[in-house]
Amino acid sequence: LGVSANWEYADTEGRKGGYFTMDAHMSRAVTEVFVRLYEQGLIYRAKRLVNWDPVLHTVVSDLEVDSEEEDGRLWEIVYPGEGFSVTVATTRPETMLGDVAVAVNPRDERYRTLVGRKVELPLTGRSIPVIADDYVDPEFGSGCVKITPAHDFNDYQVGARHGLEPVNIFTPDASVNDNAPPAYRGLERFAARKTILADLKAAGLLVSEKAYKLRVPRSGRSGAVVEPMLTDQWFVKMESLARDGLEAVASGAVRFVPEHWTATYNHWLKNIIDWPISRQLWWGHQIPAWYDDAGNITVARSEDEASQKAKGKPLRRDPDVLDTWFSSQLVPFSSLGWPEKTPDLETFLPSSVLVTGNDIIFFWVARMIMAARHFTGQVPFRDVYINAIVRDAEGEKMSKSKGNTIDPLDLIDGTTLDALLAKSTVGLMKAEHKERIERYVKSHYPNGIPAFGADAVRFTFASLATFTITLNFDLNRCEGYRNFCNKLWNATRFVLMNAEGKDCGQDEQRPVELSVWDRWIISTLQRAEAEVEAAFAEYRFDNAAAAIYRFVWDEYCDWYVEIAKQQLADGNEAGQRATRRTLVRVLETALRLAHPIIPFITEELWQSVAPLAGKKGETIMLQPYPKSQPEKLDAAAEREVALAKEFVNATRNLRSDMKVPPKDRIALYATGQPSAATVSATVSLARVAEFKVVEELPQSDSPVAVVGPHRIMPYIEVDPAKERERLSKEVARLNGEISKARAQLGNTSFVQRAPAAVVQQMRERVAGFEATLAKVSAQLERLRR
RNA sequence: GGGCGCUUAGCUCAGCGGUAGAGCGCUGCCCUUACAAGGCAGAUGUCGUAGGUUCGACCCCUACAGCGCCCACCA
Repeated sequence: LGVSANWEYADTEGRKGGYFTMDAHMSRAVTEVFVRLYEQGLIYRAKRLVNWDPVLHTVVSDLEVDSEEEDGRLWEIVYPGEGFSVTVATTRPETMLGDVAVAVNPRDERYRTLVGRKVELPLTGRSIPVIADDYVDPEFGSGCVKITPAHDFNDYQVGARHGLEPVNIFTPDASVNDNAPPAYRGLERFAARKTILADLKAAGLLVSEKAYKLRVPRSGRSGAVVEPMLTDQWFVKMESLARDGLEAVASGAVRFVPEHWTATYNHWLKNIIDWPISRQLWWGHQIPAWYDDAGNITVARSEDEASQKAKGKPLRRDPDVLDTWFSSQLVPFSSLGWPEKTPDLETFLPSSVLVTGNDIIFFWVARMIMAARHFTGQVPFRDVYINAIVRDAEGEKMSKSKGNTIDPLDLIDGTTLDALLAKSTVGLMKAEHKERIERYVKSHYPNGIPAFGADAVRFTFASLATFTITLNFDLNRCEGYRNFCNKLWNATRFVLMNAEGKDCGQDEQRPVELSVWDRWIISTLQRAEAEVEAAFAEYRFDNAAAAIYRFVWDEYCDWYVEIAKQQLADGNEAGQRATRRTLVRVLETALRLAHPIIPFITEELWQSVAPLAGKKGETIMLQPYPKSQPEKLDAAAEREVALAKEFVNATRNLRSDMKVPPKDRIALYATGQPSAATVSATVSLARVAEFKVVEELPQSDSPVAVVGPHRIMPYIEVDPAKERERLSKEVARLNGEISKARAQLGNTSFVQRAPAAVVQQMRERVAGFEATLAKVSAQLERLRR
């Protein structure tokens, strides 16, 4: 796609800012950060309830857990007491083995007398108390909740409030452990569930079972259902860091683009909890903490340092590694040499912009901001540009299992249906998806994908880069922008054909006579440059692309090149020189203007065009970016050309309406004093053989159109009836516009309250329509006679 | 339950208080030596629904409907 990286920095040895996560210099920064945070009291080790992945045998953070709604069941179980019993509801009956209480709401009259009494925990022989806690919603179910502090986050809180010791009933595999009755030990949790339900049923304690939708937390890595478990882990205390992170954005030091992502960022940081950073994996940065036999903790930068601190006591290093995001959050400065004060750090921190997706605002963006502020006192970057998520043509999220992903390389190089089918169904986790995927691919890419080229793909995504959250990918737009790239290519071919080996006006000594059209395209170029600059400044790549597209195609190709053909054919020497100079200079500038979005083609073309425009340089990449020069704006030329274009359009319009074959040249009468630019443009672009300026249009049935102060009449034989019909339609249209505008002006509140300029504009509008109507009506009258 | 966003031409998307736009698709005429992946001309929209504010609303406000995403502890 033409990503322009500084490849010198690809050196992963770390001297130049490139990095691989496990490089020595990166590891050193990670250790340094860990030690400092520990010394500052911002890293601590504690036994807490965490999200446990029983497949990978590691803790994962909240962000690594995905909760999806799934079909589950809700069971009601009776816990008998003496002279009473309570019914609790649960989606996870196996956890009852770890229950330590039954909770009711303190204001719930039904159970007030039971609080403090005991119930028997079925199947275990244990008895547990009935407690009162506000957490319980008396409206839900029976209003009684079983409390399992070791395997439920809410219950953990409740248990803590009531001084109840959690009972952990699972091994790291999530099989039942020895804290449970022998009958269940060693059973995997879902097997245990089955057995327990059967036993409860046998004991008559199972009241009901019904289908129930619930959100199941799954580990993002393994897909395993996460088990809340009490384990010893390392945590980062987030409160102060988060406060600082909020401040960085609130103060404007870091800016989200589009701005609405700020709300997402703020919401997370305001509700942040401490971050468990240790992972029970064997690949990653090892935690720089050591334990002596008594379990005392020593945190140090190295084994030697630890040994010194521990005064030679035998030490064992913590086998855990750090969450991958722990090192990633340091990248903005660790990759630049931190903790040393390097020139790179000085130069590139903060960087100007981070371009990323909204899915890692929490994982990465927020943490980079907090870490950079904490350790360098700086923000890591000033702007965070969040791009849209690209979805498939049906608006579905792209995913391998759906087979609706698009490989950018297939758009660039093209591919066949067979290749696409093979690619999207290879290595499928679920074979049954194959048929569906094949159907999808066949319906959307019956002929595979044509090759669009890297530039067209890049231009397409720029054009689609609006401030929306998602965008549906459409192959057709790719096609349109590929056509634009071709247009640019072909226009350049034309210019080269006419300019190479010829005098392109680079010698300032020789006379150059700029026509109105030359001055107009130069002026229009200034406007395009300003538009593009403004668009880039606000990250509106779609607007930048559109401005370039319109200038190149709609103005330069459609009008200027066409006019230039005539100027080259008919002009005097100074005029031809001016035309070539303008053709070449404007094109050269347009190529530079388009280069960031169309890198390859513009480079290729620029190599040939630049010398003709007197530009020297090895590559377009190192040329200055075009900047609008207001002194080259030419309002007079713009006005004149605007009228000339209208003239041409009106003439073409009449030709088309009258079904004049394109190759027929016609005679055209015009009133008023059309400018030379108008006459020449009309002659060449509307294929007029004879352009006659007259006081009054000839008495004829030929069609008439009104262009500003002019009336024009191509000399065409027409069927008067058809022409009457055409003119009547025009009269009706004008009358409609006039009555709409008059109604506005007849409204006294409008005239009194609307800005004077708007009212004035409306008056001119009416006057314009009326003048046109008068002329058109006159012709219609004539035809009726 | 909270938050964010979206709803404009057949499709993908701009626009935004003062005459509805682009690309693709569609219709007609053209192989006019830069380009048929092109040229010229053209058709197509009660701008999600209902209220409100305003001289004026696609645009601002409110409610509703539909769609999407994020966050959240309801057993």
